[in-house]
Amino acid sequence: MAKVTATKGLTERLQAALKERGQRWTDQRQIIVDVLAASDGHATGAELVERVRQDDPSATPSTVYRTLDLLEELGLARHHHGPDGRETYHLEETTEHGHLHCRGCGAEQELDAAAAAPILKAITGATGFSADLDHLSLQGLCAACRTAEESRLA
Amino acid sequence: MAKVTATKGLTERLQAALKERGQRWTDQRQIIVDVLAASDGHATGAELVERVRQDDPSATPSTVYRTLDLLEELGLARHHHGPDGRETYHLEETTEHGHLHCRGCGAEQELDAAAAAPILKAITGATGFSADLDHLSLQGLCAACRTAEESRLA
DNA sequence: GAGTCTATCGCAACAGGTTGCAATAAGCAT
DNA sequence: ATGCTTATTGCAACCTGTTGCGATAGACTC
Repeated sequence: MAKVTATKGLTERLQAALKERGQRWTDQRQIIVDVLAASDGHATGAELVERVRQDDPSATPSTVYRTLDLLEELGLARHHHGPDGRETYHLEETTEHGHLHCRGCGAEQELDAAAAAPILKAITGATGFSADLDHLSLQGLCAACRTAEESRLA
Repeated sequence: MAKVTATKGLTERLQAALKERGQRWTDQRQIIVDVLAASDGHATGAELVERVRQDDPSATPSTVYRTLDLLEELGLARHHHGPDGRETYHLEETTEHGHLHCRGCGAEQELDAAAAAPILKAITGATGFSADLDHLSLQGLCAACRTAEESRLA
């Protein structure tokens, strides 16, 4: 299975990083990293907890969330909050990106670094603030819904 | 107390809007609107619940949250999610604004419409998306923390 | 004012996350 | 292999919010 190989490099990086910090490598952490790697794209906290429990029914939410926090501290994972405030995680391998959520059709669009560049620049220009693309989560109307709304009002 | 007068106009607007929709005006709703008006600036859901319970100990969280949802539907209140995903509410009277949360010093900065204009324009330009300023909640580094970080790395 | 309709309320249970603490088990030294 | 230290786990309780449901009480009619 290619999945295992894909996870292999990560595992090694993790073990090294943990050892350096006097922290430990455990079965649970392996499972959680595997699950995260297998759910490419995004997954909510609750989804990850459930999937981990399929591999190891004795795992508890606290362990999963604490591990996710740890992975984030090590820069191997990221999370952001969806429009309902729920947490969504993805591996850092996935390229850094923002999220656009359309309140019209509910669609979720990703915003890659190239497209985001002028936006981040505008933010810095207007505020002096340098925003994290990974945490950029916008809500609004996508082009299609905006057009629809305009013609409805006209 | 000026507070009561400030709330008066709102109350009337609300009563009218509710009647039009066949909905009802209740003591609890009055209390919740008063509390929201009194907590100028922002307040989390939990804070509002607690304050409402000081006025009316029999009030329950469900009532408070349902009323807040209603106020939002009527366009009289807004909520956004803080960096920890918790809900924060404010009256619509407050001018529309975004939020900048600094991950360095934890400071929360507001972003008024004028400052946001070029940012929203950049978003539309890059994505066709027209973003809601009220839901714009960015995380990043403020100018001061960014400078500090740069000199630390240098 | 009494009666009717139904929106709203309070309750209780649930869902997603977080936290303190005692028990377990990595990782290292012997 | 055995023992020691202490990071990590699982548990149980808690926090913020949400939802279904029977009971309460607005608002309107007569």
